Amino acid sequence: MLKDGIFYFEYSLKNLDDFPDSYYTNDVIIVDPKKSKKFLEKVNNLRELITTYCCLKNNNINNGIDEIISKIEEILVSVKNINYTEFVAYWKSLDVQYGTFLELSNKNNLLKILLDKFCERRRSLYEKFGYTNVSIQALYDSGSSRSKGSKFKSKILDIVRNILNTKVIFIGKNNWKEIKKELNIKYDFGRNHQNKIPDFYIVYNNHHIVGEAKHIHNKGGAQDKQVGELIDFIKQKEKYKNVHYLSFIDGLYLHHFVHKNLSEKIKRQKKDIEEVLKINPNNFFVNTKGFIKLLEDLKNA
DNA sequence: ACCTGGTATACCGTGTCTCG
DNA sequence: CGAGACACGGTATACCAGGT
Repeated sequence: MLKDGIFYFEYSLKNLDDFPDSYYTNDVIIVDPKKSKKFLEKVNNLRELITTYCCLKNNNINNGIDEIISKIEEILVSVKNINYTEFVAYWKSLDVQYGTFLELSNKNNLLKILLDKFCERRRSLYEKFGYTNVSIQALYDSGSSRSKGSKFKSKILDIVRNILNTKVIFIGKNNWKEIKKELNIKYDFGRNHQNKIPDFYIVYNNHHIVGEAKHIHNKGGAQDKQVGELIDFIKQKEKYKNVHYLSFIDGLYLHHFVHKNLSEKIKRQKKDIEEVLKINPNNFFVNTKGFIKLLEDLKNA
């Protein structure tokens, strides 16, 4: 028997998700001595070229320096993952981003500045410690969260297949128009959020679930804004009671809701969710376990 | 004078989707 | 099929209020 939204929210708070979640692991090695041979050759090549540049510069030799710069530029623009080398990492200290560099039509002048700075401030220090490809892997690992954006799909696919034995439709610009038309819904959320479309759509026994999912662990401005979006999403109400808006919050964020001393922000968010679910009992705000419970009830309805 | 916790803003690089 | 747009989670940091 399918219950009201507030039930599944409270169920989620009582049954917090486990951590860490294997669906979101992204363990990729980019400095494998065998598989990454070409990449590592390019990295060594870059380091040699930079050393050469610094030596020529130190001795005021201009002969051949332009050729060295263009070879360095060639490596920087064409080799994937080259942004994880210590040279490119240093740019951030100088207010220069790799992406910005790639967009420049004339990279030469900036590259000279960056090389001169690196020679002056980093090269001898790094040579004292010795260059290592550990730093490249470490920089990549440090940024691995950025590749988790789409990991959610396989997770929800598995959950829905296991319980309902039905497919999840992932929404894109192409199929959204049709779904919206078919359901004959207003979808106010889009009007207030730059036409942002939902993430997924599930149909089962004449129940239509339109879902928005986010994977959030920590608190912070950007994260709060994301939670605010999830709350806005379930504020929507349609004429048809079998259309459900569902906000799926994955990750550790919900753990903040059950601390002894709730911060003011979290208190407000919790209250908002509860009030919205009272007004719209057909909508849902759940974590993984709350979502599973919901699907099980839907199946046994 | 300095610390602490909370909020808000801007930004990063990645992966996927869209559209010509 | 390739370029561009977009959404993603996380980070850095400015600012503020309140406490010590």
